[in-house]
Amino acid sequence: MKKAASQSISVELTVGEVARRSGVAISTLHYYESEGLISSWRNSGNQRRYAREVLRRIAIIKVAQRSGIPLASIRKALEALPDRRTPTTDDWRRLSAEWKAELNQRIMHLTQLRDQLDSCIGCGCLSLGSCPLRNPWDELSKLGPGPRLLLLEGEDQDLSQP
Amino acid sequence: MKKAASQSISVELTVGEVARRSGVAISTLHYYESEGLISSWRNSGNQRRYAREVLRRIAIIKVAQRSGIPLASIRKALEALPDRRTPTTDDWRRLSAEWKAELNQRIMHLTQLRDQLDSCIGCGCLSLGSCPLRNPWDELSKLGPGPRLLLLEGEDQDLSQP
DNA sequence: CTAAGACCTCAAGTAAACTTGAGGTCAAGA
DNA sequence: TCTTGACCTCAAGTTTACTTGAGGTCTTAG
Repeated sequence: MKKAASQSISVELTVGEVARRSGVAISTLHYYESEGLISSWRNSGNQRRYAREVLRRIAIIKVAQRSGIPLASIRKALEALPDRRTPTTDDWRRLSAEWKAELNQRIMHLTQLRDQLDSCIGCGCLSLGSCPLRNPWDELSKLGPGPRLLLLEGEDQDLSQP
Repeated sequence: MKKAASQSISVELTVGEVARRSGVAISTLHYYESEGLISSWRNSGNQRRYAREVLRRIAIIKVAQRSGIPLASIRKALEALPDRRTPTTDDWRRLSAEWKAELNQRIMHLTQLRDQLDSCIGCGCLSLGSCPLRNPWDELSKLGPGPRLLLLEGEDQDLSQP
Protein backbone atom coordinates (compact mmCIF):
# COMPACT_ATOMS: atom_id res chain seq x y z
CA MET A 1 0.00 0.00 0.00
CA LYS A 2 0.90 3.59 -0.17
CA LYS A 3 1.17 3.88 3.55
CA ALA A 4 4.68 2.57 3.40
CA ALA A 5 5.64 5.39 1.13
CA SER A 6 4.31 8.08 3.39
CA GLN A 7 5.72 6.60 6.51
CA SER A 8 9.07 6.33 4.93
CA ILE A 9 9.24 10.10 5.02
CA SER A 10 8.60 11.00 8.60
CA VAL A 11 6.02 10.89 11.28
CA GLU A 12 6.15 14.61 11.71
CA LEU A 13 5.25 17.10 9.05
CA THR A 14 6.94 20.31 8.06
CA VAL A 15 4.91 23.41 7.48
CA GLY A 16 5.35 23.02 3.76
CA GLU A 17 4.04 19.48 3.82
CA VAL A 18 1.04 20.47 5.84
CA ALA A 19 0.40 23.32 3.45
CA ARG A 20 0.63 21.06 0.43
CA ARG A 21 -1.53 18.37 1.90
CA SER A 22 -4.15 20.55 3.45
CA GLY A 23 -4.29 23.04 0.65
CA VAL A 24 -3.91 26.08 2.88
CA ALA A 25 -1.07 28.55 2.52
CA ILE A 26 1.88 28.48 4.86
CA SER A 27 1.05 31.97 5.99
CA THR A 28 -2.40 30.74 6.87
CA LEU A 29 -0.92 27.97 8.99
CA HIS A 30 1.19 30.53 10.82
CA TYR A 31 -1.92 32.57 11.27
CA TYR A 32 -4.00 29.67 12.56
CA GLU A 33 -1.28 28.85 15.01
CA SER A 34 -1.10 32.41 16.22
CA GLU A 35 -4.84 32.27 16.72
CA GLY A 36 -4.61 29.07 18.66
CA LEU A 37 -6.43 26.93 16.14
CA ILE A 38 -3.57 24.53 15.58
CA SER A 39 -0.30 23.86 17.30
CA SER A 40 3.17 22.64 16.52
CA TRP A 41 6.52 22.14 18.13
CA ARG A 42 9.93 23.20 16.89
CA ASN A 43 12.89 21.18 15.76
CA SER A 44 16.43 22.02 16.71
CA GLY A 45 16.57 24.67 14.04
CA ASN A 46 13.42 26.45 15.19
CA GLN A 47 11.32 25.12 12.37
CA ARG A 48 7.77 24.03 12.95
CA ARG A 49 6.90 20.38 13.08
CA TYR A 50 3.36 19.09 13.04
CA ALA A 51 1.70 15.86 14.05
CA ARG A 52 -0.27 14.31 11.21
CA GLU A 53 -3.42 14.92 13.25
CA VAL A 54 -3.12 18.55 12.38
CA LEU A 55 -4.50 17.65 8.97
CA ARG A 56 -7.70 16.45 10.52
CA ARG A 57 -7.92 19.55 12.61
CA ILE A 58 -7.46 21.74 9.59
CA ALA A 59 -10.06 19.74 7.73
CA ILE A 60 -12.50 20.37 10.51
CA ILE A 61 -11.68 24.04 10.56
CA LYS A 62 -12.30 24.22 6.84
CA VAL A 63 -15.57 22.36 7.03
CA ALA A 64 -16.81 24.70 9.71
CA GLN A 65 -15.60 27.73 7.86
CA ARG A 66 -17.21 26.57 4.71
CA SER A 67 -20.48 26.69 6.51
CA GLY A 68 -19.86 30.25 7.52
CA ILE A 69 -18.80 29.76 11.09
CA PRO A 70 -16.28 32.42 12.09
CA LEU A 71 -12.82 31.34 13.16
CA ALA A 72 -13.38 32.63 16.64
CA SER A 73 -16.28 30.24 17.15
CA ILE A 74 -14.32 27.40 15.69
CA ARG A 75 -11.48 28.11 18.01
CA LYS A 76 -13.84 28.13 20.96
CA ALA A 77 -15.32 24.83 19.92
CA LEU A 78 -11.91 23.25 19.52
CA GLU A 79 -10.73 24.81 22.71
CA ALA A 80 -13.41 22.93 24.57
CA LEU A 81 -11.48 19.80 23.78
CA PRO A 82 -9.04 18.69 26.46
CA ASP A 83 -5.75 20.41 25.91
CA ARG A 84 -4.30 20.27 22.44
CA ARG A 85 -5.79 16.89 21.80
CA THR A 86 -6.94 16.17 18.30
CA PRO A 87 -10.68 15.67 18.10
CA THR A 88 -11.80 12.09 18.49
CA THR A 89 -14.82 10.65 16.80
CA ASP A 90 -16.88 11.59 19.79
CA ASP A 91 -15.68 15.16 19.75
CA TRP A 92 -16.37 15.27 16.10
CA ARG A 93 -19.87 14.00 16.68
CA ARG A 94 -20.55 16.78 19.13
CA LEU A 95 -18.95 19.48 17.04
CA SER A 96 -20.67 18.48 13.87
CA ALA A 97 -24.01 18.29 15.64
CA GLU A 98 -23.53 21.83 16.90
CA TRP A 99 -22.42 23.13 13.58
CA LYS A 100 -25.23 21.34 11.88
CA ALA A 101 -27.64 23.28 14.02
CA GLU A 102 -26.01 26.52 12.98
CA LEU A 103 -26.10 25.43 9.40
CA ASN A 104 -29.76 24.61 9.65
CA GLN A 105 -30.51 28.04 11.00
CA ARG A 106 -28.64 29.65 8.19
CA ILE A 107 -30.41 27.54 5.63
CA MET A 108 -33.77 28.35 7.11
CA HIS A 109 -33.11 32.04 7.01
CA LEU A 110 -31.99 31.99 3.46
CA THR A 111 -34.84 29.77 2.41
CA GLN A 112 -37.41 32.01 3.99
CA LEU A 113 -35.86 35.01 2.39
CA ARG A 114 -35.85 33.33 -0.98
CA ASP A 115 -39.45 32.31 -0.66
CA GLN A 116 -40.43 35.81 0.22
CA LEU A 117 -38.48 37.09 -2.67
CA ASP A 118 -40.30 34.54 -4.74
CA SER A 119 -43.70 35.64 -3.66
CA CYS A 120 -42.78 39.18 -4.50
CA ILE A 121 -41.54 38.71 -7.98
CA GLY A 122 -43.96 40.17 -10.36
CA CYS A 123 -46.51 41.15 -7.83
CA GLY A 124 -45.49 44.73 -7.54
CA CYS A 125 -46.10 44.46 -3.86
CA LEU A 126 -42.88 46.19 -3.08
CA SER A 127 -44.73 49.44 -3.25
CA LEU A 128 -47.60 48.23 -1.14
CA GLY A 129 -47.76 48.44 2.59
CA SER A 130 -48.69 44.79 2.81
CA CYS A 131 -45.58 43.45 1.15
CA PRO A 132 -44.06 40.67 3.20
CA LEU A 133 -40.69 42.11 2.43
CA ARG A 134 -41.84 45.20 4.20
CA ASN A 135 -40.41 43.81 7.32
CA PRO A 136 -39.39 40.23 6.82
CA TRP A 137 -36.90 39.85 9.61
CA ASP A 138 -39.39 41.12 12.08
CA GLU A 139 -41.96 38.71 10.81
CA LEU A 140 -39.57 35.84 10.79
CA SER A 141 -38.22 36.18 14.23
CA LYS A 142 -40.17 38.11 16.76
CA LEU A 143 -37.17 37.86 18.98
CA GLY A 144 -35.69 40.59 21.07
CA PRO A 145 -34.87 44.09 19.96
CA GLY A 146 -32.49 43.43 17.07
CA PRO A 147 -32.35 45.88 14.23
CA ARG A 148 -35.03 48.43 13.81
CA LEU A 149 -38.00 48.25 11.52
CA LEU A 150 -37.26 48.75 7.92
CA LEU A 151 -40.15 50.19 6.02
CA LEU A 152 -40.03 49.97 2.33
CA GLU A 153 -42.14 52.93 1.47
CA GLY A 154 -45.57 54.34 1.96
CA GLU A 155 -46.95 55.43 5.28
CA ASP A 156 -44.50 56.40 7.91
CA GLN A 157 -43.64 54.77 11.11
CA ASP A 158 -45.08 56.36 14.15
CA LEU A 159 -41.58 57.00 15.34
CA SER A 160 -41.53 60.05 13.20
CA GLN A 161 -44.74 61.62 14.40
CA PRO A 162 -44.39 65.24 15.39
CA MET B 1 -55.64 58.00 6.17
CA LYS B 2 -52.24 58.37 7.65
CA LYS B 3 -50.80 59.68 4.45
CA ALA B 4 -51.96 63.13 5.40
CA ALA B 5 -49.88 62.97 8.51
CA SER B 6 -46.73 62.02 6.73
CA GLN B 7 -47.17 64.56 4.01
CA SER B 8 -47.70 67.25 6.54
CA ILE B 9 -44.06 66.86 7.49
CA SER B 10 -42.22 67.14 4.27
CA VAL B 11 -41.73 65.42 1.00
CA GLU B 12 -38.02 65.26 1.52
CA LEU B 13 -36.32 63.44 4.30
CA THR B 14 -33.36 64.46 6.40
CA VAL B 15 -30.58 62.02 7.05
CA GLY B 16 -31.82 61.54 10.57
CA GLU B 17 -35.30 60.66 9.38
CA VAL B 18 -33.97 58.21 6.87
CA ALA B 19 -31.81 56.65 9.54
CA ARG B 20 -34.71 56.33 11.93
CA ARG B 21 -37.08 54.93 9.37
CA SER B 22 -34.68 52.58 7.67
CA GLY B 23 -32.95 51.46 10.79
CA VAL B 24 -29.47 52.09 9.47
CA ALA B 25 -27.03 54.43 11.14
CA ILE B 26 -26.39 57.88 9.75
CA SER B 27 -22.78 56.99 9.22
CA THR B 28 -23.92 54.07 7.16
CA LEU B 29 -26.04 56.33 5.00
CA HIS B 30 -23.03 58.55 4.42
CA TYR B 31 -21.07 55.47 3.56
CA TYR B 32 -23.67 54.13 1.18
CA GLU B 33 -23.77 57.45 -0.53
CA SER B 34 -20.01 57.57 -0.85
CA GLU B 35 -20.20 54.12 -2.40
CA GLY B 36 -22.83 55.21 -4.85
CA LEU B 37 -25.58 53.05 -3.44
CA ILE B 38 -27.91 55.88 -2.64
CA SER B 39 -28.02 59.57 -3.48
CA SER B 40 -29.25 62.82 -2.06
CA TRP B 41 -29.19 66.51 -2.74
CA ARG B 42 -28.34 69.33 -0.38
CA ASN B 43 -30.44 72.07 1.08
CA SER B 44 -29.29 75.66 1.36
CA GLY B 45 -27.33 74.79 4.47
CA ASN B 46 -25.46 71.89 2.87
CA GLN B 47 -27.49 69.26 4.63
CA ARG B 48 -28.54 66.10 2.87
CA ARG B 49 -32.09 65.72 1.70
CA TYR B 50 -33.50 62.45 0.48
CA ALA B 51 -36.46 61.49 -1.63
CA ARG B 52 -38.73 59.02 0.13
CA GLU B 53 -37.78 56.50 -2.52
CA VAL B 54 -34.46 56.15 -0.82
CA LEU B 55 -36.21 54.02 1.77
CA ARG B 56 -37.15 51.51 -0.86
CA ARG B 57 -33.64 51.52 -2.18
CA ILE B 58 -32.24 50.91 1.25
CA ALA B 59 -34.74 48.15 1.82
CA ILE B 60 -33.56 46.48 -1.36
CA ILE B 61 -29.96 46.88 -0.33
CA LYS B 62 -30.73 45.31 3.01
CA VAL B 63 -32.62 42.42 1.49
CA ALA B 64 -29.77 41.67 -0.83
CA GLN B 65 -27.23 42.02 1.91
CA ARG B 66 -29.20 39.79 4.17
CA SER B 67 -28.81 37.10 1.61
CA GLY B 68 -25.09 37.57 1.61
CA ILE B 69 -24.64 39.56 -1.54
CA PRO B 70 -21.70 41.95 -1.21
CA LEU B 71 -22.32 45.65 -1.47
CA ALA B 72 -20.25 45.88 -4.61
CA SER B 73 -22.58 43.50 -6.42
CA ILE B 74 -25.59 45.31 -5.13
CA ARG B 75 -24.20 48.56 -6.35
CA LYS B 76 -23.57 47.09 -9.75
CA ALA B 77 -27.07 45.75 -9.93
CA LEU B 78 -28.55 49.06 -8.95
CA GLU B 79 -26.20 50.88 -11.25
CA ALA B 80 -27.67 49.02 -14.17
CA LEU B 81 -30.80 51.04 -13.60
CA PRO B 82 -31.05 54.22 -15.64
CA ASP B 83 -29.40 57.01 -13.76
CA ARG B 84 -30.38 57.53 -10.19
CA ARG B 85 -33.86 56.26 -10.80
CA THR B 86 -35.47 54.31 -8.02
CA PRO B 87 -36.16 50.74 -9.01
CA THR B 88 -39.54 50.14 -10.53
CA THR B 89 -41.50 46.98 -10.14
CA ASP B 90 -39.91 45.68 -13.27
CA ASP B 91 -36.43 46.41 -12.07
CA TRP B 92 -37.28 44.79 -8.83
CA ARG B 93 -38.52 41.73 -10.62
CA ARG B 94 -35.24 41.39 -12.45
CA LEU B 95 -33.10 42.07 -9.44
CA SER B 96 -34.94 39.73 -7.19
CA ALA B 97 -34.82 36.99 -9.78
CA GLU B 98 -31.06 37.37 -10.02
CA TRP B 99 -30.59 37.46 -6.32
CA LYS B 100 -32.90 34.54 -5.90
CA ALA B 101 -30.59 32.50 -8.08
CA GLU B 102 -27.65 33.44 -5.91
CA LEU B 103 -29.64 32.60 -2.85
CA ASN B 104 -30.54 29.24 -4.23
CA GLN B 105 -26.93 28.44 -4.89
CA ARG B 106 -26.00 29.36 -1.39
CA ILE B 107 -28.81 27.30 0.04
CA MET B 108 -27.81 24.33 -2.03
CA HIS B 109 -24.24 24.50 -0.88
CA LEU B 110 -25.13 24.74 2.75
CA THR B 111 -27.70 21.99 2.46
CA GLN B 112 -25.26 19.63 0.85
CA LEU B 113 -22.70 20.39 3.48
CA ARG B 114 -25.21 19.82 6.21
CA ASP B 115 -26.31 16.52 4.77
CA GLN B 116 -22.75 15.36 4.56
CA LEU B 117 -22.18 16.44 8.08
CA ASP B 118 -25.30 14.50 8.91
CA SER B 119 -24.11 11.34 7.32
CA CYS B 120 -20.89 11.63 9.24
CA ILE B 121 -22.24 12.06 12.69
CA GLY B 122 -21.61 8.97 14.67
CA CYS B 123 -20.10 7.01 11.88
CA GLY B 124 -16.54 7.65 12.82
CA CYS B 125 -15.82 7.95 9.16
CA LEU B 126 -13.78 11.04 9.72
CA SER B 127 -10.81 8.85 10.18
CA LEU B 128 -11.54 6.69 7.20
CA GLY B 129 -10.37 7.36 3.73
CA SER B 130 -13.88 6.92 2.40
CA CYS B 131 -15.46 9.71 4.37
CA PRO B 132 -17.53 11.96 2.12
CA LEU B 133 -16.14 14.89 4.01
CA ARG B 134 -12.77 13.84 2.84
CA ASN B 135 -13.20 16.07 -0.07
CA PRO B 136 -16.75 17.33 -0.24
CA TRP B 137 -16.24 20.42 -2.31
CA ASP B 138 -14.49 18.46 -4.92
CA GLU B 139 -17.28 15.93 -4.99
CA LEU B 140 -19.93 18.55 -5.08
CA SER B 141 -18.62 20.65 -7.88
CA LYS B 142 -16.20 19.14 -10.27
CA LEU B 143 -15.63 22.60 -11.61
CA GLY B 144 -12.33 24.17 -12.46
CA PRO B 145 -9.19 24.21 -10.35
CA GLY B 146 -10.40 25.94 -7.22
CA PRO B 147 -8.77 25.18 -3.91
CA ARG B 148 -6.61 22.13 -3.51
CA LEU B 149 -7.60 18.81 -2.17
CA LEU B 150 -8.07 18.67 1.50
CA LEU B 151 -7.34 15.29 2.94
CA LEU B 152 -8.55 14.56 6.38
CA GLU B 153 -6.03 12.03 7.41
CA GLY B 154 -4.66 8.65 6.45
CA GLU B 155 -2.81 8.02 3.27
CA ASP B 156 -1.08 10.89 1.66
CA GLN B 157 -1.73 12.66 -1.50
CA ASP B 158 0.49 11.79 -4.37
CA LEU B 159 1.66 15.33 -4.43
CA SER B 160 3.99 14.50 -1.64
CA GLN B 161 5.64 11.48 -3.17
CA PRO B 162 9.43 11.53 -2.96
C1' DC C 1 31.31 23.05 1.11
C1' DT C 2 28.22 25.75 -1.09
C1' DA C 3 24.15 27.37 -3.23
C1' DA C 4 19.31 26.92 -3.62
C1' DG C 5 15.27 26.39 -1.52
C1' DA C 6 12.56 25.99 2.73
C1' DC C 7 11.76 28.35 7.06
C1' DC C 8 11.68 32.01 10.58
C1' DT C 9 9.89 36.64 12.65
C1' DC C 10 7.63 40.77 12.74
C1' DA C 11 5.48 44.60 10.73
C1' DA C 12 2.51 46.21 7.56
C1' DG C 13 -0.94 45.76 3.88
C1' DT C 14 -5.67 44.22 2.04
C1' DA C 15 -10.66 44.03 1.56
C1' DA C 16 -15.31 44.74 3.20
C1' DA C 17 -18.40 47.32 5.66
C1' DC C 18 -18.76 50.29 8.68
C1' DT C 19 -17.90 53.26 13.13
C1' DT C 20 -15.60 56.86 15.78
C1' DG C 21 -13.62 61.26 16.51
C1' DA C 22 -12.25 65.93 15.90
C1' DG C 23 -13.44 70.24 14.69
C1' DG C 24 -16.88 73.13 12.80
C1' DT C 25 -21.80 74.73 10.83
C1' DC C 26 -26.92 75.10 10.94
C1' DA C 27 -31.52 75.39 12.77
C1' DA C 28 -35.09 75.76 16.18
C1' DG C 29 -37.08 76.52 20.65
C1' DA C 30 -36.95 79.28 25.37
C1' DT D 1 -30.21 85.82 21.46
C1' DC D 2 -28.44 81.84 22.86
C1' DT D 3 -27.93 77.17 23.31
C1' DT D 4 -28.83 72.66 22.20
C1' DG D 5 -29.28 69.11 18.93
C1' DA D 6 -28.86 67.76 14.24
C1' DC D 7 -25.58 68.02 10.44
C1' DC D 8 -21.22 68.43 7.89
C1' DT D 9 -16.32 66.71 6.39
C1' DC D 10 -12.41 64.07 6.48
C1' DA D 11 -9.24 61.09 8.52
C1' DA D 12 -8.46 57.29 11.07
C1' DG D 13 -9.91 53.15 13.59
C1' DT D 14 -12.27 48.31 13.78
C1' DT D 15 -12.98 43.42 12.66
C1' DT D 16 -12.05 39.17 10.11
C1' DA D 17 -9.11 36.43 7.79
C1' DC D 18 -5.43 36.45 5.71
C1' DT D 19 -1.29 37.92 2.46
C1' DT D 20 3.05 40.33 1.44
C1' DG D 21 7.61 41.88 2.29
C1' DA D 22 12.01 42.55 4.35
C1' DG D 23 15.77 40.68 6.33
C1' DG D 24 17.82 36.68 8.17
C1' DT D 25 18.54 31.36 9.33
C1' DC D 26 18.34 26.14 8.18
C1' DT D 27 18.65 22.22 5.51
C1' DT D 28 19.93 19.49 1.81
C1' DA D 29 21.42 18.00 -2.77
C1' DG D 30 25.38 18.13 -5.67
